[in-house]
Amino acid sequence: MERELLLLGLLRQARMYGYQLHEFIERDLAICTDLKKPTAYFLLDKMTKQGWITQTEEREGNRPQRRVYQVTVEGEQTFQRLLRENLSGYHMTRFAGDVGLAFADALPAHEVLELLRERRAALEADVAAARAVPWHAGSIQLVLEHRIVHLEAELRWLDTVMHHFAAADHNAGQPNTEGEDQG
Amino acid sequence: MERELLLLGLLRQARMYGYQLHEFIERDLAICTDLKKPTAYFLLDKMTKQGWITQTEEREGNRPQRRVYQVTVEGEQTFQRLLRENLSGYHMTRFAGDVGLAFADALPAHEVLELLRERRAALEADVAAARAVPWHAGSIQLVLEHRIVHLEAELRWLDTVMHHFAAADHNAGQPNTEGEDQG
DNA sequence: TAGTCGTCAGTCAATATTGACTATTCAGGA
DNA sequence: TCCTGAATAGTCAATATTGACTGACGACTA
Repeated sequence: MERELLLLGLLRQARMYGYQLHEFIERDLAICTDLKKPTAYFLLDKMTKQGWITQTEEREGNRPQRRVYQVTVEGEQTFQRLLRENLSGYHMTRFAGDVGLAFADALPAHEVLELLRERRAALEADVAAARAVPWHAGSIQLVLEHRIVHLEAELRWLDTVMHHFAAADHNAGQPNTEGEDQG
Repeated sequence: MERELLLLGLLRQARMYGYQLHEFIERDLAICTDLKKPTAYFLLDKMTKQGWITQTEEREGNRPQRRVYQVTVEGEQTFQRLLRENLSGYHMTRFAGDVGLAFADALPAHEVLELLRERRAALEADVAAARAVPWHAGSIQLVLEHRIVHLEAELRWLDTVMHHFAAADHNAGQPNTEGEDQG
């Protein structure tokens, strides 16, 4: 329910129409979520059926009609519930990059090392980008700091992994210690 | 494509039928992925259409007929490509728990602190569980170590966040520094 | 006064994912 | 023999997600 929580959290700060919502998510919340536009509309309709929000047709000047979304009392209660659930629980995270690592034996150590060097460069670019993000107000800043802390830990860990493969590559000359297979 | 990579990686080590595959994923690879059974079958069919694997009906003794999956030459090539892509790129991770944090202003600091204490306990249990997992062979061990490193970093970070809210709570008595709102 | 570029607002068909279910065989007991 | 529970193998309807598309308006321009 993180996506519902996110939408409720935004809408309770201010009633909004779809485009505003989408802009805000893309611009300020891309770190937390990757909610796409059609998914957002899908969830908004679902939440309307649940009675958590209402939709009102509006028109400003001559612009096309807009649908304004705002949370109901029910919605606010749901928001509080979802927020408490989210804060109190730990949500296990999985790393897409681990799948490749799990099968790294399939390639010679020196090639893995080379590929991980590319990964490391991408990671470093991400760290730099995260550090360059301007200061945000309120709790969002915590999320940014989380991201930076995490990326730095990733970088340190990746270095130990690369050491591992560098050592394996060094040993690859010796006939007794193999980390490879020929599928 | 991590899921495809995962399935190819397993099947190229040994041809398997569905149940074996599923058992292995649940037992040994739950750290990397949360691939569910119907998704696995869906992907296996798709990969068959792509020509990456073949399906063969087999029967052992009197047991129900089984469908054995094995990778083709095409499949092996695809595996190598996906593996290289996975290893060389960095895959941005998002944390479900951050959404709640982003809206933590909606609750009084002392309640956030209380909720985060629960989160911390769950996280600590996870660290303990990860440390207790028996030693695995090969590269899977790397993934386990990644998990432990990550969880420990999370724990440290969560402590700083809790300090933040503890300080905010301490200041809540003073009339000039508010971090709350009354929705 | 029609063309077309960028912004705004939303939809739709296709794809991906999953909870809940079906069905077969075996082992053991009643 | 019939019944029950566990292991085996897989399907299906419902839900969730997304890439690609539609269309309306305002400003500029030629």
